Amino acid sequence: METVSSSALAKAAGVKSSQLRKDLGYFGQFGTRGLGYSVEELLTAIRELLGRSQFQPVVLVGAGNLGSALLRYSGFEKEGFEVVAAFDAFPDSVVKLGISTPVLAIEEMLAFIRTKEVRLAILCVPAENAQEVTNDLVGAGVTGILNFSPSVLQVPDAVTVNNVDLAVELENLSYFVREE
Amino acid sequence: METVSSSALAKAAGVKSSQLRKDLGYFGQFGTRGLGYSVEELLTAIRELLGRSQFQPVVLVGAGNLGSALLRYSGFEKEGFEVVAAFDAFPDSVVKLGISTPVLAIEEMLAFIRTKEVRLAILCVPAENAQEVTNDLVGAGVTGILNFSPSVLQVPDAVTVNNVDLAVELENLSYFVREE
DNA sequence: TGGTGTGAAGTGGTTCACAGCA
DNA sequence: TGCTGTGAACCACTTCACACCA
Repeated sequence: METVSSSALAKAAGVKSSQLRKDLGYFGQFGTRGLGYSVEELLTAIRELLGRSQFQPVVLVGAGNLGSALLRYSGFEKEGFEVVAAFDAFPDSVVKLGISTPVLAIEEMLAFIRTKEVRLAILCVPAENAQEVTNDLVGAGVTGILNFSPSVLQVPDAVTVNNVDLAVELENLSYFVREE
Repeated sequence: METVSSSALAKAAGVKSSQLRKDLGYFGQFGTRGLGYSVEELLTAIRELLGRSQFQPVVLVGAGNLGSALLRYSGFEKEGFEVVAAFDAFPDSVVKLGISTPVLAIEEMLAFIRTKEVRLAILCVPAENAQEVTNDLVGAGVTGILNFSPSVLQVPDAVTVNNVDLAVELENLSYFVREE
């Protein structure tokens, strides 16, 4: 299988083929008319686009319930990300079973991030500490935050925040489920 | 604090006040001109709207890496959801440490969901089994699925799927981080 | 002929701006 | 006077439709 059509890709992704072609169009011309997209070329182009040519180190902050749960989840690795360290206010009380990532004291965070030049952070601290920790992360040089805490973070324009609120996701579903 | 203005709420939620007013407007008139919204009334109205007047039972399917991680996370409970059971193809090999939810064999799922009239499911099975399990869930009466598996699920119109793909979230960030 | 690339049309959601009411 | 409720204007994204090329 050398090439793939926009409609095949679109079907797999759950979108319309025109959508897919237009989206790719914003970044360049990757396909051949009448043929489709070269799987190989498209793959490297997208990898390049996403800045995923090489591994991205990630830190996780807040190894409480959700945080340590995510540390046990190895799904990030296979997508090219590596959680290089976790930080917690009370690293000694974190249950390390099944966790291979080092869990360090929050005081070591700034130096670690600066030294390793980490740009991505996964934030799992309680809402009341979220902004404070965010400020520290940004100060250390983090420019992308995956925020699992239920709070609206204030960050400079140069920093991107993606929010994942599991309770909100369930509430959302709950709305559609409520009517018989 | 009896009342709250749309702009205060909007600030807290990270949206514009006009947005918030319009959104509420789709469901009715909850505020008083010149005063704002009664905190008490708005709260009950929203609870009603979300179908959260009473507890919602939820099942979790696939207690592998991510699934068992979520079982240890107790964040759902406090938002009015209760994970009443988890199902896995190999329930005996699931590490139960820190998990109070019963982990049952997948064969028991259909009967359980029908008996308990569960409407919401959290799906954490591998992508290759996702569609098959989804069919079973829908057949059993589930109408809302929180899908953590990286796959596009085919479901009837009456069923709502919310997708949460942690790798995609990180990739998304990765794009914005890549440029200095 | 088949499938991309892309202007143009369509659609839905956001923001404005202000009338109207406590 | 202050703040909601809401039509109208605006904007961004989606879909269509077809020219163009391997």
